[in-house]
Parts: sequence; structure tokens; C-alpha cells
Amino acid sequence: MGRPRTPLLDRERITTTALRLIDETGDFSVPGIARRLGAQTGSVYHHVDGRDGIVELLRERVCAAIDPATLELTPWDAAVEAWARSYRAAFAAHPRAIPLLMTSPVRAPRVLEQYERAVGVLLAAGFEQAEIMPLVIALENLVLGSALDLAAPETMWELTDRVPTPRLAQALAAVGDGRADRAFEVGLTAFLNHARALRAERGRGR
Amino acid sequence: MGRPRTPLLDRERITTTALRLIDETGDFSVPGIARRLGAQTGSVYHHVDGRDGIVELLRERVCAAIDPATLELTPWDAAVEAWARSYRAAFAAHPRAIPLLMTSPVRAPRVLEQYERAVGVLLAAGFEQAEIMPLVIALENLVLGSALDLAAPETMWELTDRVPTPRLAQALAAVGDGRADRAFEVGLTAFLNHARALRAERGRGR
DNA sequence: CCGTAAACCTAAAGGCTTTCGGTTTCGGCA
DNA sequence: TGCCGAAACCGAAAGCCTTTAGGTTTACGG
Repeated sequence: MGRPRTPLLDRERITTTALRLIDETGDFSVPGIARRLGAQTGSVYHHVDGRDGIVELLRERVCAAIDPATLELTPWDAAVEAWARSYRAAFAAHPRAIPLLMTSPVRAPRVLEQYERAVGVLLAAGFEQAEIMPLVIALENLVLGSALDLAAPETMWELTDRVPTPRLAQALAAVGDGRADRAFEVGLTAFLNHARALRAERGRGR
Repeated sequence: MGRPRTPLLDRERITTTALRLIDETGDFSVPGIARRLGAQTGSVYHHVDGRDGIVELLRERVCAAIDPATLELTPWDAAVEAWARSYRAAFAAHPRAIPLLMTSPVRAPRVLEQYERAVGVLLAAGFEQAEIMPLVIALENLVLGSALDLAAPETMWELTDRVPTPRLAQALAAVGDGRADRAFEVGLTAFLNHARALRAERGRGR
């Protein structure tokens, strides 16, 4: 025992292992990570700020895949659309991590920066202060909601014979596999059209 | 010990206690329920199908507040709008329960029936099979997403001094308390406009 | 009156998160 | 070169949780 000649653990490896566990099993635990890395449970706590700290590292890792350049596109609606797509793609790469990330506050600097810049884009586009957050939140709901649906492909609704739902079953069959993606497209188009209309209205008002 | 003269536990009381625990603390546990009801932990399992069973009872209880009559309104978009509002209001009454309900499959018959009827409304309105589920899912994302934001009012984004986010902070301040509600309104309006446009397009095509 | 089912208790297994102290190794400084 | 503190791991344990199993008392139907 004692300090090993080559370190077994570091934040990088802990994050990678946690993400792998989530991709495979849908969840992670500190003992699980330690087992995979050949260490004892307690040792993990020397590198990481508890379980919640690992979740925050996961958020950073997953969100690193969001392309920051999207928010520099012009015009503003192209930026918003590209950002939303990149945002969603990042989460779609690790669907089972989404329930974990949705229900804890965002502390990750990289993510906060992105929101800061998104607000900047909408400000520059001429939206008013008070209507910006509702727009951002609505967009976030859209991204996370459809990403969550991606996490539970089949079992979102558990149709049983006890409750007859023929039309629901038929509609589900008609849309096929990519239903979460279709829902995202529907929501995104609706959002963008509405935002453009809002802005045009504001332009007329001045 | 042994069987008590007046029962301590039943599904009704277990559900109520669980919901109260969630409203107060944000979570529930089987021992917690048992303590409140003056029983032992194990006894709860005689009435309920494990912890997941309690979650499903909670879903039934929360969704019982959705007004089924909304889906009988005409025209179709009035029905959809009223349903969405009632759906959201039901969840908003117990915001802290939402994370629990979002991440487990829906088995509750009452909820499945509602979706069945919602599909029926859209079918009757003339939408095509393949586009119905995307619409329903997009609406569901909207409702649940904004309800989730309701659950974590202040701490959704944890602004720190380490990461400067002046514009985000200002936008948050500008919208004030009802930001989740505003986001819902934005999303709902966008959704309804888009759905109406889709249907009109479909009507022209025929 | 008796047997069975219901409802509760006691007990325990096994998992998880987190903390604490002990032990070994490494790196810098005299 | 020698030493000391910090870093990194182990071992152990507390305290929580979920779930199962078996024992005990009460209620009810025949």
C-alpha cells in the first residue's frame, strides 16, 4: 500500500471512467469507478469533490463538444440555430448522462460562458432584456427535453395491454426510430420562427 | 408487534407521505415514509411494488390534476393549448417531484390515456400519422422542461465570481421571478403557431 | 372454533457516499 | 546528500439506503 509509483487516479481518468460507466449501464458510482481503475473507493475522494464533483466534471466533458464558433455566425438566427444543434449533438453523444446533468445546478465555467455569449447574441440582435431569458430557457428546454427522450428510446411510454392505446401505438409506429430527432426539428423550427417574428414585431415598434 | 388494530399503512397514505416529503425536502425514501407513518421500513413493501412502485403512484397522483375535459375543446388548437396548460399546472403544483417523474417510464394508465386522446385530437385535426408523435413529444418537452425549471428556481445556473457573466446576470435580473412561466409562454406560443402553420400547409396541399 | 390471509415487526444482507487515520512515495530545499 | 512535507493510496468504519425473509399478531370466513 501507500503511494504507488505511477498514479492510478486523476481527474481525467475518473471522468472518463464515469462517462464510460454511464454509457454502458446508465449510471455510475464511486465504488464502480474505483473498481475499474484498480483502486479503493476512498482514494477517489482525494482527486474529486465528492460525487457531485464528478457530475460537474462530466458536464464539462460532455459540453466540451459544443462548438463555440457557432455563436459567432451571422445573422443572429443562424448562430442560435447552429448553437442549438451543436448543443444537442453534444448531449446526444451521451444520452444516458442527460438525466444526471439535467437535475443539478450548472457550475461548469465553460457552460456558463456559452450562455453568457448566447445572451450577448440575442442582445446584439435587438431583443429586449426581459425577453431574453425566456427565449434562452425555452431553447434550453427544447435541447434538453429532446435529448432526454434520446436517452430512453423505447421505454418512455410503456404501453401495456391493460390500457388500450391503439392510436398512440400507431402514431409511434408511424414515426419510427428518429422520433426524438423529429421532435427536436419541430421544436427548433417553431422556436426560430417565433423568435424571428418577435424581433420583427419589435423592429416595427421602434 | 403483529397486526395492528387499525392499519397504519395503505397505498393512499404512502403516496401522500411521499409527496409531502418531496415537496418539503426534494426527495423521498422508504425509511422516511415509514418513520412519518410510525411504521417499520419493511412494512411499506407489503403495500407497494418497491421504490419504483411509489414513483408510479406519485405520477398517478400528480397527473390526476390534469383536466381531461381540456382535450374535448374545439377547435383542436384550443384543446391542445388548454391541455398543455393544465398538464403544466399539475406538475407546477409539485415542482420538486418532476426530476423523479421525468426519468422513469410512464406506466400510469391515466397518463397513457391522456396521450391516446391527444393523438386522437391531432388525428381529427387532419395531421398525418408520421408528424403526430413529433408534435406530441415537442409539446411534452415544452411542458416538462419548463416545469423542471420551476423545480430549481434559483440554482439552475450557479453564477460565481470566478466566471464573469455580466450579461447573463443582467438578463436573469431583468426577467425576475416568473422566468419559467415566461419561457413556457414563449415555447407554447411558438409551438401553437408552428402547428397551425403546418396544418394550413397540409390543407393547401390537398 | 379454527385456519388462512393480512399487516406489522425484527433482522439482516448488500450497496452506496463520505470521512478519517495510517503508510508509502515523490519532490524540493538545505 | 539527507530530510521533510505534501501527494496518493489503503484499510476501516459510520451512516444512509433498498430489498428480502421469517416471525407474530389480528381479522375474517366457513
